[in-house]
Amino acid sequence: MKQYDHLKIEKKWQKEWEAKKVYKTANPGKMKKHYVLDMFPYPSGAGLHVGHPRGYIASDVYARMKRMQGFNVLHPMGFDSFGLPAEQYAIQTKKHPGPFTEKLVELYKKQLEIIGFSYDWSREVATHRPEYYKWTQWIFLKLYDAWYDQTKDKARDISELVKIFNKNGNENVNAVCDQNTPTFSAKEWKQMSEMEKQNMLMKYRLAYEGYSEVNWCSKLGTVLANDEIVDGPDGKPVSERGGFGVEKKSMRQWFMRITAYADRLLSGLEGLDWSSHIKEIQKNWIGKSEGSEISFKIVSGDKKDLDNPLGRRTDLGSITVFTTRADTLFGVTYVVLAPGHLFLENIKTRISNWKEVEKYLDVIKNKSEEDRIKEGEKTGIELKGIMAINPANGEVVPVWIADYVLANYGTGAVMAVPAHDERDFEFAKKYKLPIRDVVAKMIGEHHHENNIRDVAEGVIIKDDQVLVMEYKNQYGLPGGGIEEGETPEQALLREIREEIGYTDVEIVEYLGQANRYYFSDRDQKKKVRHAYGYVVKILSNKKNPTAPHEIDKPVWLPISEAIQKVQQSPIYYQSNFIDRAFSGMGQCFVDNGVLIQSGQFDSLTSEEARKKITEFVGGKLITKYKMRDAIFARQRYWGEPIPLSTDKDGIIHEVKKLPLKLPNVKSYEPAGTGESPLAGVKDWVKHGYETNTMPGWAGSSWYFLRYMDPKNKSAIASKQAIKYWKDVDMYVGGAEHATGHLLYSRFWHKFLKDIGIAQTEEPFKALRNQGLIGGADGRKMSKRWGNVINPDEIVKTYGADTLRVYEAFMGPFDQSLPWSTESIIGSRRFIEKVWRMGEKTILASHNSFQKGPRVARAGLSGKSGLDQTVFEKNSAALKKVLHKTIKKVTEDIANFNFNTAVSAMMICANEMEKAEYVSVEDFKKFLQILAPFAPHASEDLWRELGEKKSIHLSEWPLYDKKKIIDDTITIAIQVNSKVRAEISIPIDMSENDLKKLVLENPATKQWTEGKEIKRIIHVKGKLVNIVIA
RNA sequence: GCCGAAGUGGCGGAAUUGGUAGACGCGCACGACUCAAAAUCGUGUAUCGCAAGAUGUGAGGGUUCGAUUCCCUCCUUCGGCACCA
Repeated sequence: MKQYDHLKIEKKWQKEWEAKKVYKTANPGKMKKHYVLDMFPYPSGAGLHVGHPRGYIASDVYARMKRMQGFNVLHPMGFDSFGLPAEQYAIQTKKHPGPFTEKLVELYKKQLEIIGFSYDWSREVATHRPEYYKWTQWIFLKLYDAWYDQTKDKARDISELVKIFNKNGNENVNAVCDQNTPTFSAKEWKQMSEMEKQNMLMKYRLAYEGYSEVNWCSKLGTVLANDEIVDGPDGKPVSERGGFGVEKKSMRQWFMRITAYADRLLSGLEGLDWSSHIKEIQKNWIGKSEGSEISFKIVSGDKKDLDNPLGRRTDLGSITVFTTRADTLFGVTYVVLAPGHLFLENIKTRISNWKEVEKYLDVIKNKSEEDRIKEGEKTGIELKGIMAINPANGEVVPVWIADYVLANYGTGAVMAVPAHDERDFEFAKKYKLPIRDVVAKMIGEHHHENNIRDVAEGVIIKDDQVLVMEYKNQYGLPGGGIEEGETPEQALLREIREEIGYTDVEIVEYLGQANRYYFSDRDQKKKVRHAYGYVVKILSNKKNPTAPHEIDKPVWLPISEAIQKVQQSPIYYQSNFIDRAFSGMGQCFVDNGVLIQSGQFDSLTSEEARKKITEFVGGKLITKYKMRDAIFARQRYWGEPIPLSTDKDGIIHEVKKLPLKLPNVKSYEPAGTGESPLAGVKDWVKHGYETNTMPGWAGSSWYFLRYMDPKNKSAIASKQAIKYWKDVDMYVGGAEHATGHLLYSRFWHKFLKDIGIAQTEEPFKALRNQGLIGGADGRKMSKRWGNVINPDEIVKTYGADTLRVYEAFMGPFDQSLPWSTESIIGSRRFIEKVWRMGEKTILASHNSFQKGPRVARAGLSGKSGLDQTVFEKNSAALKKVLHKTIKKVTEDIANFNFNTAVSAMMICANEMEKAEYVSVEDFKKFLQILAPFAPHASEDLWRELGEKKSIHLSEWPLYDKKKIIDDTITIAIQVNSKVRAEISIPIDMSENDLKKLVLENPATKQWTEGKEIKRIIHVKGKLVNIVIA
């Protein structure tokens, strides 16, 4: 018998597959296409660890099955080879990162090749190669030459925009552009200088130049990424390298107007077969919110002349706020501007406390945003001398500046409604600003007219204990309805006297008013119930002799327990009162509800009111996104040059001849001015070339298109190739790219579709994310912890097949798992088991020629002389297992449930081993479903069994529906839901027969003897449950 | 703080339109083969209990004849977001 020598076998077949071009993909093919893609790796010096191939193994198994199922499978691999580590290497060694990167690519390829992936290596791409980045640059220029037409909802060429400007100016242009784009006429446009025109167009281009804040470290002379910054000893940010101070600095950058695609990026998610988790992350990242823009008039004046007639105030213009809760407009008690709001400049002189305001703004400036958030405390200052007018009710409210309002979201100003917004609420509490309820919680129940009364509730305190009323396991505050002619205080005291008996009590604090909505049965109208809360102290134990309340039981509880119980009560205002009594905070009601104290809008729901109130005050409904335009520039050497040059007049020109290659430089160090090393290259600067390079995500945002036709010299890929391959059917990679690569790729793909290159709206139809593999110690696999396992070693010791089977078997694909050096042996044993069976089958198949080829058999137990009937029987039972396994494996691979697929094959192998005979035909089918997982061993056995063509080009076995039907099944007998016995019955037994059989069963009788049978529950094919008294 | 996912033997995990919890694998124990070892094969392996049986899927409660699965509260871990009005 041939030994299972994995080293020899794997090498042999890898060579053969390469020589016979088994995995070469036809372009285009006649068969249906299927595109299976891995996220291509960044080739780092550290090489691969066993975590990396997990996704590649999964996609390879999947691709192999699809190929055997008759699809023309595109399964390529390449390298995302621009990046920081190679640049660092260059700085250290003063050598060009190019050859170094190529060496790493070779190393990676070798590491991947020994695992036996079915990549078509003839399609390899690497983003750092000029023949590749030529097209990255080409796409950049297309983006530079494009603007977004919102009416047509697509990108258009900038020349068309220029035509429109020449004809009509920009008044009727519905484009995504800079917020501060002025309106101009055709005449004005024509009068602009070339420079002015350029600046104006820059406000429209999808790739545009602008400024942004960066983390600048003057000691290092570089810009730092957020993750290169750590907290210094005094809490201030310092560089991770060297611990030098870091400051914010405004720097010239290139941007991508990804916000133009916000809506399409959001709506496109719907049809994608991605995990809901990733979709959710992208959704949050895009952050769509629909709201209103509402203007508040600003006038001179102060709190003290609130009662003065409006006519005596000076009109100072207006500020616009953005809100998603226009329904709460009547609850506005102040207006807040972000520090640095442009309006401030205009009204400086009107602000009577300007000195203090300036001081405050100074303090804010010196604090980083992260610090402020960390401190958690909101700060602000009132602008004295000016007031805002609420457009809904003409009320005059103060204007504040506060750091909790962001300058770069919405309009940089908000209307504050402390009763219905957490942040405003917190701020109002701190600065003692008024809080006004304008939305009441709606409850579903109908109530009788006489029940809709205002109520008074008391938080009654005695010696650190609180009195609550218990009723049917629910707890609430003591109190009750206010009778006619009573004040809330009187009502509360009366209720306490009547319900609990205390007479010597004192109201010590008013907790405010809360409101709730009810439906009246009688007139079908919504009505508000007002609730008034108080803190009540018990002065002595003096009691009214009247008996306590009959249903509700008064209970004294420690404060924390009382709070907890009351918070769980369904009555919102009670929990609010108890919160207010003890934390001073209370809750604010942020949900939608029904309007109160809102004039003619009372009784409308929040949803209805938003639109109506916005219209009433002349505001406009508007959609906003959290997502910002993406920075598209790095001040580094090792990236794609941006193919633009600026002449001495400051006019930007496109570089016509692509690729614009990276120049050779003497030093790879940053220039020290914050510019890239390219700024130090005389020849480069002489041409006026852009010194920024593209960010890491440029090359990876379209590589999946290049694989379709990787050698094409005249286009990204030929039209024909893109028409055939269209999009990626199955994309496999890490979830960490959710808001980076996966979003940017979708953006570029949509743009490429707009300009007629890509054929589909979305690039990746299905996406599967692999979990990480950690070290055996539970930590992240890294050199630092010394827990790195290298796949080369595993392949050497156990074989690639074992590695593949093990990584598939470890656990659910999307789950993170620790590597186990012990468990892998199980996968090796499984392959060895199959190998031994294979060797026996081969032997038997040779021997069987005397008996005729159709009944080729394998006597695995070594026994012989069994007659034909036994053979048939064993074969049928085994066939059932085999066909069930084929079904399961086929489905599991399609669903990426590789662990259970391997498990099913193990079960099948165990059964085959136990069986007296396995037909060669059946064993071959087993080999075929194993082939995606263990491509080498299965190929070897397949050929030994006489096949001439590779197993990987064979036809995927289909399961026979008839063969997997069981004729008898096992039914559990339960008595009171406890399993007491099992019986085997024919599958087609009637329910009545089964019930009869069950009741006659001795085990059943033992448990039901003398008991009344209440019910018999029959779950078809599963169990019979007898319910007894 | 908010949003999302998860929590099952000594370990990785299986089972969810609510229906026999622990498949498969690792580890461990015993046995067969062997002079012996390795390999292989067989048997056993949630907990308590001699057994009958009882208990058991992070904790507590609920719905149900029946809950790992559905609902509520809480705890822990991981991921995302970071005052987005």
